[in-house]
Amino acid sequence: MHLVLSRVDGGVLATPLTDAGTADGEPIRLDEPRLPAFIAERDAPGVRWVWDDTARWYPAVLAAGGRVGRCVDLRLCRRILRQALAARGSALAAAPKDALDAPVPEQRVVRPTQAQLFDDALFAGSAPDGDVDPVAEFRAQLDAVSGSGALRLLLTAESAGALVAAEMLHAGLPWRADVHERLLEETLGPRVPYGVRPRRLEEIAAVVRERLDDPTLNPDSPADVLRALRRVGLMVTSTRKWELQEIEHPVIEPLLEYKRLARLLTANGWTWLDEWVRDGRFHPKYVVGGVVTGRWAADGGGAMQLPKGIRGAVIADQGWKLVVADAAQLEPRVLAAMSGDQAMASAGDGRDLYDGVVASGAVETRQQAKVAMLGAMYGATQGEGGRLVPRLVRAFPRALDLVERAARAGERGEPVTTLLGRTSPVPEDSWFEARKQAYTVEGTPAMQRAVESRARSWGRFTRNFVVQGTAAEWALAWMGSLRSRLVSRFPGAVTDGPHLVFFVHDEIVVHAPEEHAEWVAVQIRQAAVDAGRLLFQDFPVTFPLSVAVVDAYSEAKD
DNA sequence: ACTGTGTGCGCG
DNA sequence: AAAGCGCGCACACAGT
Repeated sequence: MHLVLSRVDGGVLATPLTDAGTADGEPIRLDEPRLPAFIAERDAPGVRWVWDDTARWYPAVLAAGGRVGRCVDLRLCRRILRQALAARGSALAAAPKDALDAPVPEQRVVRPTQAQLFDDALFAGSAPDGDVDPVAEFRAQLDAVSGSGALRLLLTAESAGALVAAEMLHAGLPWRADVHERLLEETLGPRVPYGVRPRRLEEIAAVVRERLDDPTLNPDSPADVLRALRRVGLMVTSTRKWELQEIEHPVIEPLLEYKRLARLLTANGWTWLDEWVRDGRFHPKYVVGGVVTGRWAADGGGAMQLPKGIRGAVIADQGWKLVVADAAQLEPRVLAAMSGDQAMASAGDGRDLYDGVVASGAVETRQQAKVAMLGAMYGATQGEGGRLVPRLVRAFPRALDLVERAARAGERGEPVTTLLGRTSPVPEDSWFEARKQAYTVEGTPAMQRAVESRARSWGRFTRNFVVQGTAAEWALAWMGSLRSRLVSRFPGAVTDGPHLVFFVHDEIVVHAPEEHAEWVAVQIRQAAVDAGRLLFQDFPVTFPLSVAVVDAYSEAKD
């Protein structure tokens, strides 16, 4: 059964519906503070909570030590259905825009910064549910997915992801500020106030200035550095790391070192620590489906870009462990499965997929296999990738055909879909107008070249969309299955038992009591098998994981 | 003093 | 336009 929650003048209304969306008893009226208790009473394996927005309803439940088994996040589902080709003819797809189409109302659960304190008024009085009737919306969504089992699966997975994201925000990633601070002091020097260059950075800046014979050089200014490099006769077009690495000159080494340390300071230095780490936890806010392809994004603290170098500060609590799991070569495996390419799937069966590609004879080295595979999925046309892709075409025609078709559809301006039906956006009107314009009498060869270049660029996007998006679906299924397994064995408050604390596309971290860590490792592996079955049924593809039980995140290296 | 854009780099 | 996708963030710099 479903219980649809809505806010009504000062209270909450819970409307019971059957799985078909018809009434299943009288709506129940309760006072908002009673909600966590009500949810605790009513939550059960067959129950799904339907709400407009997980981020608005669930934190209070978590704060009260509760949790739910399953939910429907109407806002996330709406967004998928608005775009989805498989729901194109539905009433929902054609309905006028309303409050559910708007982005999630801003609601900082994490400590607000000084500036945000003044914004309290913005969300304190935010209108409950706007003009959206969640019961009607839920029914419209049921109708929209009635013809597509895949889409139903996607909505389920997305909603499960919303629960995971809320729980991870609630729990936070264990973060030892003292370890982080020690690392900063060792590499940058003693802590300095914001705006002051730390000692080590100042020393390196002096060396750079001396070797470029420019006493006033500001090493933080790319334009300044570029001018100085040119002045000493270095033919560079930018100050990017990859370009500098190619050059022989005494300034390069200290300059690159400066950039490395400056990056650490600005991205994950003391300011970051002050802003994001509270009571031994880093609380990044995950944005489910925040990337066009369906991948998650993170808002604040750059959680998805957590540098390898500071993962040593992620340390399990006393008596607890981190279980770190990473799916190996996820995207090529997903591509093999979704295209039904048996040869590519068997290249990855029980081993490193790139090694398997070498064993197939398509290329000579693992590095070549990797470059070629990435080239195929990203649309490389030049360099080593571009040269090697044709060899993959011969070895794995089905897989390569799938990405090639996706690219050609994109070049024509058509949408493409992931395995479960998440549908890519189409280019803006100006894209089509420019194309039309270029091929009229007014069109010049330069216009045509520009239009074709844009078309190829969009084709690279759609080519990658189908693979990246389907891999994101696998990851959702993986996490969703793992979460179910954790909930059923540890039904209490999230942080009382093993719980997810971190996620990056193909990698998860679970914080678990020591005595349960091995059990968790097994569950993670089984969840990966579940995910493969859910998406690809019996197709013989495997998703090997590297799983490590460690004290510090940095100890887990595949 | 604020806002928008470009640059550069971290992650997958 | 780093060959080749998807992001977020901080800073410099320019425009207002």
